[in-house]
Amino acid sequence: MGKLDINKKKKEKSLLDTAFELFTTKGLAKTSISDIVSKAGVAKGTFYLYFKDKYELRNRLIAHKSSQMFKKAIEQMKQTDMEHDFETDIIFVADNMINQLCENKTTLSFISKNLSWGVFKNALTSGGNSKDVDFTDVYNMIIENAPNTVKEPEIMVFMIIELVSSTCYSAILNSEPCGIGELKPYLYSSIKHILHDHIEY
Amino acid sequence: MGKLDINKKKKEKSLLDTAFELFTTKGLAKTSISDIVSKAGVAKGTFYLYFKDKYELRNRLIAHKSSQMFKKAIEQMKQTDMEHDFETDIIFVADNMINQLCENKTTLSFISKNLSWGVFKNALTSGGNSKDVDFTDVYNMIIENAPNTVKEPEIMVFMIIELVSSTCYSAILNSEPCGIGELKPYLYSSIKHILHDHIEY
Amino acid sequence: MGKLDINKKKKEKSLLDTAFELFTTKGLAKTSISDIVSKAGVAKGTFYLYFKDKYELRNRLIAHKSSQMFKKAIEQMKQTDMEHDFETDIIFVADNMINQLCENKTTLSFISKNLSWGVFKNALTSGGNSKDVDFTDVYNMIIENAPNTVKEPEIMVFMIIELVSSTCYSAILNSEPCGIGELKPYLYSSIKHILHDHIEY
Amino acid sequence: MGKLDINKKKKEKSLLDTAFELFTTKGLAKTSISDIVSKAGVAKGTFYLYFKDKYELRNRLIAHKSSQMFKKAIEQMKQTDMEHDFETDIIFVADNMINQLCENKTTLSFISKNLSWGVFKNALTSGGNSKDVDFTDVYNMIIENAPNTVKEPEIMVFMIIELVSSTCYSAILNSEPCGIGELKPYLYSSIKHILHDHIEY
DNA sequence: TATGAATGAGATTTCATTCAT
DNA sequence: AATGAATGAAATCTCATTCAT
Repeated sequence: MGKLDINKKKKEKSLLDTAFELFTTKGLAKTSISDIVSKAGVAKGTFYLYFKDKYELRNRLIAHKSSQMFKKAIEQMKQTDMEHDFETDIIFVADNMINQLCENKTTLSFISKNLSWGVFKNALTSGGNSKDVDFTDVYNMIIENAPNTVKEPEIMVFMIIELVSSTCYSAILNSEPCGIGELKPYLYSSIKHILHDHIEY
Repeated sequence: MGKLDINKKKKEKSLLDTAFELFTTKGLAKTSISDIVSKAGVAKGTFYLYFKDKYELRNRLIAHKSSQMFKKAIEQMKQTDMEHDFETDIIFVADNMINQLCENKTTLSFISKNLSWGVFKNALTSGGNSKDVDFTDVYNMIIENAPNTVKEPEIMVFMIIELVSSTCYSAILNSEPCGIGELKPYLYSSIKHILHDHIEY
Repeated sequence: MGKLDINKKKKEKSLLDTAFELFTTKGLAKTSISDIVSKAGVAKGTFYLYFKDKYELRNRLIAHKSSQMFKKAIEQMKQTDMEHDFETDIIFVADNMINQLCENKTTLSFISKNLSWGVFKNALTSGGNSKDVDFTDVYNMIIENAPNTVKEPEIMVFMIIELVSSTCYSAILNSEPCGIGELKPYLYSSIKHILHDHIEY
Repeated sequence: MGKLDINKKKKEKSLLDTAFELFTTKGLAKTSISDIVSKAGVAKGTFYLYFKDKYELRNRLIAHKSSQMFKKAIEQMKQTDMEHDFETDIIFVADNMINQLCENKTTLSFISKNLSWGVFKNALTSGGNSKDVDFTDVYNMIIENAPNTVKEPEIMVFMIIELVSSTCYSAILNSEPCGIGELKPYLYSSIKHILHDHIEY
């Protein structure tokens, strides 16, 4: 990668980082492209060399941030010396991501309800277009790691993701109806029930 | 109610209806007050006689639409001659609301992820400010109807609402990862598990 | 017409007049909407209450200016106590318009080659949309005033208008290939030939 | 001519061709240099190695296209074995050019009203700057070929060119007020009248 | 020569809000 | 209470031009 390419990457990263900061502090609607470029220290026109508009930038950010978190959770799961069985692994990943979100509330409030099936699925299938983690391998690994018969694994993953992401938003950010600590036991119990509903012994 | 008051109500309703249509078709961000008033057939200034801004209007709509649905579900539940036990009632209400959402996808896409704890809780506690249903009675009725010991009923309701609302959005609108019909058995099973986790026999 | 309507008309006129001045001095391409509004003394948004864009404004101006000129020529023709025969009338109108253009070179350079068949025809047929002169009456009067048999009167008028407008532009504005005075005899001779070619005695 | 020079010519030609296509389809004002270079497959900076700006490019195109047409008409005139007298030759050239324009409407719409005296005169007198045909010889040949006394030959040519170019535009492109076929007899008759007005027998 | 990323002035356009009627 | 013309700040977006590579 030449000097020029490095510089380009730096510009793009600067825009992404700045936008993330502004989106999480001021909100998407109240953040203008002018705000982003002036804070990022690039010219207005430069923005349009990298993104079609504010919304494309946002989508890029969501995909990036959520894949980063997912990747991290998987890596840490692999590193633990616990015994890896299907259920434990999934609870581990979920717990790890929830903890990441707790520590990083701005990311949570940003991807919040966007870490949903649409984005997940999209990241899963169109892995090619960016250097963001390719979910596919991870996803397949989880599925293949499962006991020989998982009924409708896609529905299972879907339900878990939706349950986790939507409940965490409220619990972590607003402590409503309770803090995340209090919620976890119920949440993980529900996840286990979902797993069991899909496993045929 | 005098003629003038009726006229006032008509104007307000026109604005609410038009805004709902535009919000669901173009999205909140892309709908301007100009759009709303010109389609509603009232003058720009008139908007400000009824609403502070776009966002107040949206909140009114969410509360209204979701309470309407909830009310309807409860009413129909009461009318069935099935035996009313706690679990059956809750599944009935959930199923009824899901069916309403299936038949009215624009409403779904609008309240979608907004039929969440924040709104629910808000509608529950600030029942006074509108003639929209007072959730409180209904909610209390459900809780009181429960077997003598429900642990953390609020958390229970919270989890159910979040699970249902977030999964339905994707299933009904995009048939992702599967249609609502296919999802229902798993969903209701999970709801039952959540209920059981909270009931102490 | 109420006070408000009068004020609206004034605003619109101010924009039209200012735009005309700027178009003729700086040219269409180099005149921005900002230029127009700031010189006209109205707010930028006001422009868009009256015109879709710069080009709509220009078209309105062309139609207006050329119809004004035409109207004036006809009026003056009617007022002369010369004997009104077909050929004399047409030469009179042409000459009168050419003289108007000579005295008002900015208008000439603006409508220049736009006083062409397209605009003429358009003004002729869509007389309704503005209070600009309705060409139709005038046109019909000329045609009906003709000796009983004019072959293809439309082609005849077309050729005259195109010949006059395109030669005058160069002659009046650039004195190329000669001044308008020197050109006139040849021009009017050609007009007469065109007339004769279309009249069947 | 070396390989490099050939490559240079190719780049320039590519820019000219692409610009011509865009000017005729989108119009000059709506065609940006960005459009041109990206379609031509060269870098932005390269444009400025060949042309000062959009307008210089346009002028080059007009001169080129019209001289090409004129050259062709003259060549074909020379090749016919008809008897070459002044009037016949001029009608032949006019007719030939009109036919070329009929078959190539994009060129017509481009040079359209630009094949006017200004450009013609310019091409005539500043023959040196390009390898495009030198009109001068041709022009002189026509004039010299004329019967010994042509009054004001320049005015004569001017009137013919203006008449032809402006009427053809509307007739060929819009069939307004009639098709070119129907127009021709009247047009050629007028040309002959113009010629006669300038010939002293 | 050729490139194309970067620029940033400035053009267009939108829109919430006001206020005289 | 209702209107809607007017506002003008601010947003989006374009594009000719430069310059380091």
